Amino acid sequence: MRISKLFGKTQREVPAEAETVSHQLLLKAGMIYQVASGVYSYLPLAWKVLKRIENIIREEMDAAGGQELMLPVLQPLELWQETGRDLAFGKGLFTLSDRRDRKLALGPTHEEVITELVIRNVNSYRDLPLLLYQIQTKFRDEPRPRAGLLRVREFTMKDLYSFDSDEEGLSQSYNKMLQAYQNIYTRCGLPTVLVEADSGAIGGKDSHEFMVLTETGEDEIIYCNNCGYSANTEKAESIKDKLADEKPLPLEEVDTPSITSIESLSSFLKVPQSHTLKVVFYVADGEFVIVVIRGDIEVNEVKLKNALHCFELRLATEAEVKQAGIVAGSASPIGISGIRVIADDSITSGANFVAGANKPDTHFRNVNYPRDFKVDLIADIARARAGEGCPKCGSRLSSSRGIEVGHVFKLGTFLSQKLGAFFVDPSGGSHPMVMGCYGIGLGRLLAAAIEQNHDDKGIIWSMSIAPYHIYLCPLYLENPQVATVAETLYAELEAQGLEVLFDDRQESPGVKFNDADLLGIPIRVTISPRTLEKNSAEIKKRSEKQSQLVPLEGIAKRLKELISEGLSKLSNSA
RNA sequence: CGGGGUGUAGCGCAGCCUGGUAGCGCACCUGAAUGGGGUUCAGGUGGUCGCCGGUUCAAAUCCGGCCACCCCGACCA
Repeated sequence: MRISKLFGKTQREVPAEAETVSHQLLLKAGMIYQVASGVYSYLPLAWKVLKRIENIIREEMDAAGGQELMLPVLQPLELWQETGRDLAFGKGLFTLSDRRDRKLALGPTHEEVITELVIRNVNSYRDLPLLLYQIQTKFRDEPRPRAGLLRVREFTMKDLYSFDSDEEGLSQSYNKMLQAYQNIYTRCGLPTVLVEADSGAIGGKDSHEFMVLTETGEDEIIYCNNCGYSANTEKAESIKDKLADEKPLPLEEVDTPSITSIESLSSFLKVPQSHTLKVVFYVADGEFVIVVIRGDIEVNEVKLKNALHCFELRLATEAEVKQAGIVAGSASPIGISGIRVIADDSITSGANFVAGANKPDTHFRNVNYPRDFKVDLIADIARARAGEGCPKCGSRLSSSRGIEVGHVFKLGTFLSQKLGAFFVDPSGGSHPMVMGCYGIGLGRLLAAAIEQNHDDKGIIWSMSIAPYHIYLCPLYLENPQVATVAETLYAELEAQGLEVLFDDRQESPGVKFNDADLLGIPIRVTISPRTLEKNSAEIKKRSEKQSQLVPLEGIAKRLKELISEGLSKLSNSA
C-alpha cells in the first residue's frame, strides 16, 4: 500500500478530549473517527488490525471445535422479556419500534437468539456438546462511553455459546475456552491475567475475566501473590482485619456539632475510622434501603446488588433520604423501623462503635450489634482492598488496574429452562441444556494492545496484529536512484507476498520517521543515498533502538525471516 | 442520573468581559530552497462562529431555551 493513496492521515495534534493513550494514538494515527459518543468509524489501518485479530480468534475458535454462524442484530423484544433479561440490561438495551409498532431490541449479546435456534435443531444428547460462535456488531447503550475504543456503544464482539448435557460437560467446554482464550492473547502478543468475576446482567454462576494489566484500566483487580487468587473487585472477597473484643459499654450520646462525615467524626472524637459505623442509603428497584458498614470500609455495590437480588441499584438522592425521615450525617440503624436494613458482616466483629444518633449534630458512643439495633440481612458487601487477607490462604492481598479483554461465564440452565431448551438423554429423560458463553471485544482488544505496547512516539504493534509488517521508507525520493530502488524493492516485496506500507511521499526524513513510529509498523526499511552508496538498506525494528545495514541483494529473504521470527515468538507453543 | 467543563476551518486554539460581520498555528494547494527525527521562506484555498429564539441600527460577543461532546461519580459482559 502506498501511503500517498492510503485513506486516513496522521495528525500532529489530537483533540484535547482524548485522554487515554490508546485513544490519543488511534486518533493521531488517523485510524478511527468518532461519529457519536461511543460510536466510531474504523479507517483502513484500524480495520486491518481488527481483521487480523478476528482471524486469530476465528482460528482458535475453530480449533476448539466451534462452528461459526451469523445472527441478527435486530431481535424481538419479547424474546428478551421471556428470559427477563430486558430488565437485567435495563436502559443498556437499545430498543426501537418497527412500522407496525412491534418492539425490537438491538442485540447487546445473543444468548436468547441462539438458544431459540438451538431448540429448533437439537433434541438429543447425541447433538451435544455444541459450540457455536459469531463475530458481529453488538449494541449497548452504555451510561458513559469513554476512552476511545475501550468503552463504546457499538462494537464488534466474538461470542461463543456452549451447550452441554451436564455440568461436567460444561466444565469441559469452559476449560476448552479458557485454553483457546490463552492462545488468542498469546498470539496477539498481549499478556493477560485470569481473574474471578461477577456475572452481572449476563447471569450465571462461575465467571472469569481476562485482564490486561495497565494503569489506565477501568477495573481494579485484587490478587494474592502467595496462592494466586485473583478477582475483579466487583467480586473479590477478603478477610477483614478483626477488631479486638471489648466489653460492651453503655450507650452514650455525644454532641458532634457539624460533624457529618466519617473522617471528621473520627478525628473529632479521636476514634479510628474502623471503630465507627457508616450508613449509606440506596434505592433498590424503587425500595429505599439502608446499608450499614464499618466506617473504614467501602460498599461494593455489585455485591450489594447480588445480596438484594435487585435489577437496579442506585444511591438515594438527598430528597429521598429526607423523605425517609433520616438525618443525613447523623444517620444510624438505631431505632429505625419500616426500612430494610442491610449490614456488612464487618459489623459483627469488635464492639463499642461510634454511630449516628438520628438527630442533628449528635452521635452515639458504644454502639453494639445486635444489642442496639436489628438488621434484616447480613452479608459480605464490602469492597476488598489491598492489604487485607486473602480469602484462600490468608496472605496479604495486592491490587492492580486492568482492562477486561475477555469474559467467560458458566450460565448453567437458567436460560435453557426459561426458553425451553431441552434435550433427551439416552434413557429418554428430558433435561435442560447446560450453557456457557464466552466473549471477546475486538476493538477493546485492539485498544488494550496499544495501551500496553507503545512509547512516546507511538504504537508498537505485535507482528501478528500489525496492519502491515514492513514500512518501506525511502528518503529524498527526488533522487532518481532512490526512487528507482524504492519502486523496484516495493514491487519485489509485494510480489513475494510481503505486506508493505510504502511511504512514497516527498516528505522530509523527520516526517517519515515520525509517522513510521506513530503507526507502529514492526519493521522499517530505510533507503537513502547514504545506504545506496553501500548497496544497502537500513532495517530497524520498531521495538528496538538500533538499526542495521543490510545488502539490497537478498533483502526480501531477510525480511521474511524477521517476520516469521516475530510471529513464532507469539505462537502458542512458545 | 448527579457534579464539572467545552462547542469558532480537518486538528489545536485566540477573539466574547467592553456588540461593528472573524483571526493565529498545524494540515491542505502553488512555487523555491533545504533536508537522517514533525526544516524554512513566499503566495493561496477553506468557516451556517453547535441549533432555535430574543434584545439591538448591528450579535461569535448580551439574554433565554435546546442539542452535542468530554471529564469525575453513579452505572456498565
